[in-house]
Amino acid sequence: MRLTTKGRYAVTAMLDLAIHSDRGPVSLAEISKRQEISLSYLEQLFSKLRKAGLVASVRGPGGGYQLGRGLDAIFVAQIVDAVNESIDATSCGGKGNCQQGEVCLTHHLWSDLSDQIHHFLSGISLAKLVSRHDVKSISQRQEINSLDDLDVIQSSRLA
Amino acid sequence: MRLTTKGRYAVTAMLDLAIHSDRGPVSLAEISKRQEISLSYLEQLFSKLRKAGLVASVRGPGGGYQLGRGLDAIFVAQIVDAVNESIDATSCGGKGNCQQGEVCLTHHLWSDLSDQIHHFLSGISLAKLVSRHDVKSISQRQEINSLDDLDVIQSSRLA
DNA sequence: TAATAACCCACTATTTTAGTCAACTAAATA
DNA sequence: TATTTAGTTGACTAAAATAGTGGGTTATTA
Repeated sequence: MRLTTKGRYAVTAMLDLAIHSDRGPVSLAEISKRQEISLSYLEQLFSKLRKAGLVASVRGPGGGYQLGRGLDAIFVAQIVDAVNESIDATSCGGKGNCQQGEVCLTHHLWSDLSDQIHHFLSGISLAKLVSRHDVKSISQRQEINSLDDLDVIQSSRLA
Repeated sequence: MRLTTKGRYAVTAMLDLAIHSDRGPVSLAEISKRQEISLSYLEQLFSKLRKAGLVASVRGPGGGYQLGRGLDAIFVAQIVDAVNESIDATSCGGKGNCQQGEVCLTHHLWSDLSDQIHHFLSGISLAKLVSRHDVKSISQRQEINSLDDLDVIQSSRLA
């Protein structure tokens, strides 16, 4: 599980797509303008997102991209994974040169941690992000400042 | 919140330090050998960890590094933050060229998400990692599937 | 004082991220 | 059918982050 600006770009673009997908396919040119991400870089990202089945493409005039499935079936972890090729298995994989098993243990520990983060991000759907988008635009009127406030609002909405 | 191999190196090294700190200071040379991380790279990382107060150094023969505070007062998020200089505030910070406020909204959404991940990693202490080292991965037995489950488990452990 | 290990700095190599450019294919419409 | 739109692909480049080198200095202890 890697978490860099690349993943942020992808999540942002997917979110933009989700928000604007009510009126047919969304072209990368639109997303590029709105989110200020270079068109060619978006092409690279969406090529991977498409291969992962997260988006579907429509060619020709009026074409663009659509979500590959429902808002509530696309999760942040999937988006991040799609653009970040999976992390390499690291050093001691099958070499067996671990001293007293310690190297392998710490390695496993990290991968456990990585799994936990993955689990966590697997619990956040695009739908949840979009609904938070709504909440946020409301919050600007209501003067909500802390994350805790947001959580309260969000969980009450999801319930 | 960035999450790359750099942070993994730091967490792994801190964990190695934690495990071996019962017999006085641990030298970077030892950690370098055990974890197969270059000594000079470790020096760079520990320079930052020291400035963050996560470790304390002892110079001279027999010297090395010790944990800056108790196992249960050092959290993964702190380690990752210490070595990854904080993410830049990104594009639309004060430029005001956001169209209908949308660009800023997605930016805020991402930073919220980033906060959530941060919050999550703030709940995992070195003590927890070390005990997991002993117990060999508790999560695999508990079958954690949803975010809610994770939250419940985590908060009950902290209580 | 000699050995040890942290500390510090400038430098290099590699990889990843981000972006550019150009040619091509498929679909829609005039 | 010709043209336009927009995805598709690949090769290439620039910049940044990651990872590692090398050489020195300072503090401490034996």
